[in-house]
Amino acid sequence: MKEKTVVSNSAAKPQAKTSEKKRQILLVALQCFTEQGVAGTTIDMIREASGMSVGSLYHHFGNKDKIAAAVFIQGMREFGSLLRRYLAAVEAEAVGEEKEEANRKVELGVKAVVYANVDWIADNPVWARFVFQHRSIVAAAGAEVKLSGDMQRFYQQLTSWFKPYAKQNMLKPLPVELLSSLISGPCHDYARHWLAGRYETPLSEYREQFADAAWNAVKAV
Amino acid sequence: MKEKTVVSNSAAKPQAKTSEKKRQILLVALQCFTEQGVAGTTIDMIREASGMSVGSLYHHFGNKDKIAAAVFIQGMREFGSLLRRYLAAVEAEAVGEEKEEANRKVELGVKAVVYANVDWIADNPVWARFVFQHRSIVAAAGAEVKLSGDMQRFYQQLTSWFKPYAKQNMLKPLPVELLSSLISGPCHDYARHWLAGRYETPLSEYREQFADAAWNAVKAV
DNA sequence: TTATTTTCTAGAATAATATTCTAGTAATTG
DNA sequence: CAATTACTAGAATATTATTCTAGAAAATAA
Repeated sequence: MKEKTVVSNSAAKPQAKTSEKKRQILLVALQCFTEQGVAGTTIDMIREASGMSVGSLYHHFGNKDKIAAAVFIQGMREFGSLLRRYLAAVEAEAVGEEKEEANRKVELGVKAVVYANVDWIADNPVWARFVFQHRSIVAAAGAEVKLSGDMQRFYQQLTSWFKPYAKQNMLKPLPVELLSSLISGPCHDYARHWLAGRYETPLSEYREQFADAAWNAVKAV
Repeated sequence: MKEKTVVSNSAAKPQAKTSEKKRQILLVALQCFTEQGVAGTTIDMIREASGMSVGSLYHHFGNKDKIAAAVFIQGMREFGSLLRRYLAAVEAEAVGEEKEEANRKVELGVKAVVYANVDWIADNPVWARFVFQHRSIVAAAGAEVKLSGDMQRFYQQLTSWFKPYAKQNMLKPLPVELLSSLISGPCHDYARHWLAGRYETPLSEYREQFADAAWNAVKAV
């Protein structure tokens, strides 16, 4: 049902059509993976659901595991962008330089991390479920390099946000990895169970509890 | 290299030989899955490594996913048995009935859960890695019924241990699922990263920190 | 513009793997 | 001891992933 002649879109971004198509394929694949599991979905299902050909799929992604890895990476990117927005909002809000102000700011930062997690998971349960369950597929697909670039930047942003506060002893004197697990661990643990249908009460219901617990766990005594 | 004639073992448990053989297969499968990933290991690899025939594998397990599910279940069983031992030890140790004594006991109980996790993961990293990464395969294999029996008993034991203390307001007035995530979440989060090689410092190094954090997160104020 | 190169699409052909099936052997039970 | 049930084996089959060849579309150079 397309027009016979398509107006030139040379003014638009080059490859925009292709990249949009790839994004579409990833969404379709996510759907299949969610419904049938990664092992249970065949290339043919993705081909049919996406309206592509086998050749195109392999041209764009390489193999099935790499499709799954691409889905994972896409999901993490989307979460990362939300997290950055939440942290930037904290940054923008508080402007003072006094000790009290700074203290309030770390707390907001820690809680922003929790809120970003809770909100993204609650709003994107399908992505979240996939991301939680399939991190290991990235390594299996050999897509680590591509991921680690994103991830390293991601973690670096996070840690660099908190480092100054840690230095001023506004956080417990613990390694950043440990702080990170204390902040996100409980929320992630609950999210896994909830997304798998093992817990009834929605994650978002405990938004404040997770934020408070996180701050309580890492604030300096 | 087996003896030509095997002495009768009719006095031993029936099917003991079979069940031991199945356990062996699961160990071999775990090894393969760890080295190649579940998707990357073929039935033939398991057949070869275990010295069985394809027919036997299918006879015992049904299909590949069910082998993986059985590995998962076996891992959880072994962890569960350790956790029970740790909780029983707390139970045995403190005998008094006074308020102080009881208070101390909850704390030991909460910490015992963390210790059981840290110790089992540290001592069984291969099992632990598999268990963390492949819970979802159980559902995919349709082995949920078998698992949920074990798991339900498992969670019930846990919650029934804590319920009396929660009633006496010695724990924060939160749902048990939430308490559970607050206790185990940070430790599990760190363990995932460590087992995947993303963190250097061994989980066990932070044993006390995780235990303290857990108690701090759930003790009544 | 037209020529040339690159990227993408298609689907048939092939290869790898999972699963089933048939037949036979050991173990258990009545 | 006979009958039944549990197990083993590996060839035959079915499913599915992946490769390959050829052509269409898009981008780029002339």
